[in-house]
Amino acid sequence: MKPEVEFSDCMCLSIRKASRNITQAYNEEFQGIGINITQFSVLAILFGSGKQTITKVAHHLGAERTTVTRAIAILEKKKLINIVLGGDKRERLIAISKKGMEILDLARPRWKSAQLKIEHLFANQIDNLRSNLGRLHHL
Amino acid sequence: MKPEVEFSDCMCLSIRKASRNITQAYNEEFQGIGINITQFSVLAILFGSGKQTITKVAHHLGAERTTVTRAIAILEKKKLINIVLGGDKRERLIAISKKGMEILDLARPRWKSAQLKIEHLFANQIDNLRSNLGRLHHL
DNA sequence: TTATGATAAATGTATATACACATACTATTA
DNA sequence: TAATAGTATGTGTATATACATTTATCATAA
Repeated sequence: MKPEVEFSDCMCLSIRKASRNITQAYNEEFQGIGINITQFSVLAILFGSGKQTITKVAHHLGAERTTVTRAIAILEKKKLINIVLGGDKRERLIAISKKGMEILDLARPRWKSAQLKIEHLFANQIDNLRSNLGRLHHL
Repeated sequence: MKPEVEFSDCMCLSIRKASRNITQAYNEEFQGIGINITQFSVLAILFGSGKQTITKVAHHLGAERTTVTRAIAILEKKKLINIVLGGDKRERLIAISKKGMEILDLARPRWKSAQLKIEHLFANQIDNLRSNLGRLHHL
């Protein structure tokens, strides 16, 4: 007899698989640009919300602060951001660099293309998907 | 003027954030058990589908083969699986061990608890969520 | 002003993920 | 049978993620 509990449709597995797939789909669009979707998202936030601390970037992304620290290090190595010290010497203020702006401009239509593919795939269900995901953002 | 493209509701970011949140929710349920949701999923597949190659486990999970290779190494270190060579000497056949079965039994109700929390959160929308995620499994 | 608590960030460690490449073995074909 | 193509796996490298711990700085209270 099968065990009482049915593992075959684990929501966690399902979402993680979806996350991997969609991440790869976006990253394929970024081929040859020199950044990936993670880096794009940080640059987009810096562009949209201006110079800010790592902690604030993390809040914008809804991601762990130390995860963002590592992402910032990569962007710094690629010279896509500038880092300056603020009046509060604990803080490091992150700003998108000139080169970062150029790459962001290159990447924007790629992002839009990937985004549209998903939106077209879901057609009139896209708001429903957004709603479902939104509910998972506050676990 | 704002750029033409609106980044604020990137589907990729949204799904990845959901994935992180739900993964943490499941892992919290597994506190003190000695495995996480990733390891649980591999053990559950080995239990459900029996001894098999790493490649087949990867197919079952819908995950990258080399990712599963690293997961298997962790399970081996924890002695939750047994690895034997098959007739085809390229293959390594992975089976859940006695200790693995014991941990799996301990973990099952924890998984079920996490799963139910998600299902209750979505109530009658859960099939809708499954449907949405299913569509993302074939990108 | 000094002791204490709060905050910003980095680092160590473990794991997850992807991709390129290498290796060993099997199957097929010339 | 020997050459070649295909398959199963491992490894190197880079990045993503989480959590614990540490360090530096700031704010506040004694």
